[in-house]
Amino acid sequence: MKERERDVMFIHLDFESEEPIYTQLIHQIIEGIAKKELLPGDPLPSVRAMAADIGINLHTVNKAYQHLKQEGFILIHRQKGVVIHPEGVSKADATYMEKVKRKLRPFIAESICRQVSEEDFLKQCQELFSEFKKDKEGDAK
Amino acid sequence: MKERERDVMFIHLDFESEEPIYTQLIHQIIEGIAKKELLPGDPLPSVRAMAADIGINLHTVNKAYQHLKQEGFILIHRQKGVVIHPEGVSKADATYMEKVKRKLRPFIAESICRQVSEEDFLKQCQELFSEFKKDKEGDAK
DNA sequence: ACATCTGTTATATTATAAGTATAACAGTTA
DNA sequence: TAACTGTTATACTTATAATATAACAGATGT
Repeated sequence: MKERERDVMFIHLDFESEEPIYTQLIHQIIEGIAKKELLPGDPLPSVRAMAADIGINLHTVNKAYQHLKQEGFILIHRQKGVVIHPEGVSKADATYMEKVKRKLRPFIAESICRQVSEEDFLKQCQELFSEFKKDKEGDAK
Repeated sequence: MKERERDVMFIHLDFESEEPIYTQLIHQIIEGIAKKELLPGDPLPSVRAMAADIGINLHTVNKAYQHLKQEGFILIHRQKGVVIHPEGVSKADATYMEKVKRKLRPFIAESICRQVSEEDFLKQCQELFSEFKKDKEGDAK
C-alpha cells in the first residue's frame, strides 16, 4: 500500500500526482455519476465531512463543489446539503463538443507522431466507454 | 484581431489562455510534426530567435525545447542548433497507451454524463485525425 | 583575432495558483 | 441551546510560470 494515497467511498486521491487535489475530486465525482454510482438526488458529504474523511482542507473540497455546481453536476441548498443534480446534467451542446475537441487535439497529435493508428486510438476510447458501462448491468432487472 | 495573441510561422499562441505558454509551444510543435509541416531533420529557430519572434522570454522557449528533447521529439546539438528528431519520434508502447487512456478518462466520463453517445465521441476523434492528415496530400507525388 | 551566434547555467524578481489554518456569520435541525 | 449546514474573510506557505540580466564555452564567419 502506497503512502500518499487516500480511498474514501468511491473517492480515490493520489497526493503524489501533479494533478491538483480539487481537480482529482471533481473528476472522481464526475466518474461516479458516469458510472451511475451516484444517481440524481443522491446526497454528497458536507464539505467538512468530506474534508475530514479524505484528510484535506475544507476549502479544497469547497473549491471542487463550486466547480461542480457551476457546471451543473450538483445542487447546493444553502442550509440543507449537497446533492447530485436531480434533473441530470445538461446535455452536450455544440460549445461543449468544441471544448472536447480542443482538449483532445494535443493527445491525438502526439499519438500520430508516435504512429498510433486511428483504429488503435479509437479502440482505447471504446475500452473506456465499456469501462463506464460495466457497472450499469444492474439495469437488467 | 484580438490583442494578446501572436502568430509566427506555424506557431499560434494565446496569452489569454489558462494553458501555460511553454505548454502551448510544445503542443504547437508536436502538431507541426503530426501535420508533416515539420519533417525529421528540419531546423527549429534558436531559443533566442524563437523568443524574439513570438515576443516571450528565451527561458520559456528553452523550457519547451527541453521537454520536447526529453520526450524524443527534437535533438539539440550543443553549439549547432535544434532539429526535429532525424530518426522520427519513438513509437508508442504500452506505457504510452496507458498514459493516453488515463488522460482521456475524465473527458469520456463527462461526455457520458452529458449523454454524448460513443458514436458521437468517436466521430470527434475521427474528425481530428482527418484534420491532421489533410496536409499530407502532397504525398501523392 | 574578432565578433557573433549557439545552448546552457545561475540568480533574482514578480505574479499566480494550490493548499492549509483559523475564525466567524447566518441559517437549519434535533 | 447545541450541532450542523454552506459561505466568507484573512493569512500563510509552497510551487509554478514567466520575465530580466548576466555570464560561460564552444562553433562559425569575416
